[in-house]
Amino acid sequence: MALCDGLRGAALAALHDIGRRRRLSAGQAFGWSGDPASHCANLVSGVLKVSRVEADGGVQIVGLLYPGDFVGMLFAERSVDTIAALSDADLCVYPRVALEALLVRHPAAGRLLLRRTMATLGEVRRWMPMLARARAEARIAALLVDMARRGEVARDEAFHLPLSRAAMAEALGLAVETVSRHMTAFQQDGLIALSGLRGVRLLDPVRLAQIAG
Amino acid sequence: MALCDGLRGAALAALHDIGRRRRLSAGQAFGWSGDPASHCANLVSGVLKVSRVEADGGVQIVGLLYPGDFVGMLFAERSVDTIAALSDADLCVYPRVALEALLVRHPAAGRLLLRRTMATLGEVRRWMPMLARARAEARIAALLVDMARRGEVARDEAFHLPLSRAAMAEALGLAVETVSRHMTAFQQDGLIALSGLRGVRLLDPVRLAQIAG
DNA sequence: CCGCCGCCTTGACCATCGACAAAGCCCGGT
DNA sequence: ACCGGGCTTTGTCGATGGTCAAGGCGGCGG
Repeated sequence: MALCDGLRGAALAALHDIGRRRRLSAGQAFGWSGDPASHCANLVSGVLKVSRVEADGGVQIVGLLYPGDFVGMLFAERSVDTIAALSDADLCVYPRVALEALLVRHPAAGRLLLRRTMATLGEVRRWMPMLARARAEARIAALLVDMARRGEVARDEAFHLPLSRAAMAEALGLAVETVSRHMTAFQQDGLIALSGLRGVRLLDPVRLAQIAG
Repeated sequence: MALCDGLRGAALAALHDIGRRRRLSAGQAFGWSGDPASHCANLVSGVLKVSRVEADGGVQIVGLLYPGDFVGMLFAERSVDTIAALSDADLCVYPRVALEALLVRHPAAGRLLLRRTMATLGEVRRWMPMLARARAEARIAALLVDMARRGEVARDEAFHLPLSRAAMAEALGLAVETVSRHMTAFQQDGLIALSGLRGVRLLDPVRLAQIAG
């Protein structure tokens, strides 16, 4: 989508030439930290997580990818990130070197990718104040609002959380227990309704957004 | 440097055509959050900070720019970040629209910028685990090591901190007092030597890197 | 339908860090 | 050399969130 949508004619055809469809099932990895970064991809459906493992063994999720997002890093010989599917997912996979070569022949593809990468950089920076300064309550509220937005959930509609409590904790830099406690508190305060382990509905998105800051 | 170094011939000439030299003195802003994002630049000398102001009034530094770094965001009508000089700085300033147009005529410039933006994204993500999970001690050690590295400081050489204690706190998501306390502790433990308010020397960079994790 | 495993919740305790307050020091201007 | 303002340091206290520990529950497979 990201690449495909914005391109026409020869560039699009060339992209299809080097691309290959791949389906990931929930939990399956697309690439591991330290592997040669041989492939990039375009996420067609599903949700992926991009995470880094620290020296102390802790895991930090540094990005969540939704349909249309670009997967992987260009111009890097080795991958620093581990990428895995949070739900079943469909990808268009491209050999990294072939994609880099394509950018030379089809500059429009390069500009599109530059535009998206700039946007991604802005998104990541949007999370930095959250992770660095915000209280647990605000981080969790922000994540809920963000997941609803990026999952294109209609207002007041229940949706399926792509992240387990443990994954939410990894994304927000919190302990699992802290996430659980605040989720329970949100429910008791009538801000959200939980159904089963993964189902959630934002009862008061406005107030949640306020709490998120 | 970033752009200039990697380009040749016509592209380089075109870049010089639309560029203009500008000098910022320490503390001076290059652009404010909310302003129309009319200009980008290439940092020639000095250090800049990229920061965001939160709803609660708190400030988070989301990036530090060193010579050679690209300044600003392409494809955004309005700037979300406030950019200011931490030291006297020299820039090559380009009108944003003209630079975007140049990328169409000179694809090599676009690829170079894409490569650097990808690298920047990786750098920013490298800080996320730090900000989200690491203790104050580790964050400060990491910042010291990083400043020495990016400032191209020779091993065991004293250097001038580009950041005040307050700016360090803003970059790390800590209170000024916490930064001060740990800096003092590092000094007492023989890890660093402080001279004046801004002078510092890393006496045990290896151990500092270990503390950083 | 039942049982089990893994995820989630809840509780108690404690370390770390932020807030507030006050004192000290560096540095530039006079 | 003196002085003043701002930055920095130091102290105290309380709250937030991590850790450890135990218990509950949902969902899947048999």
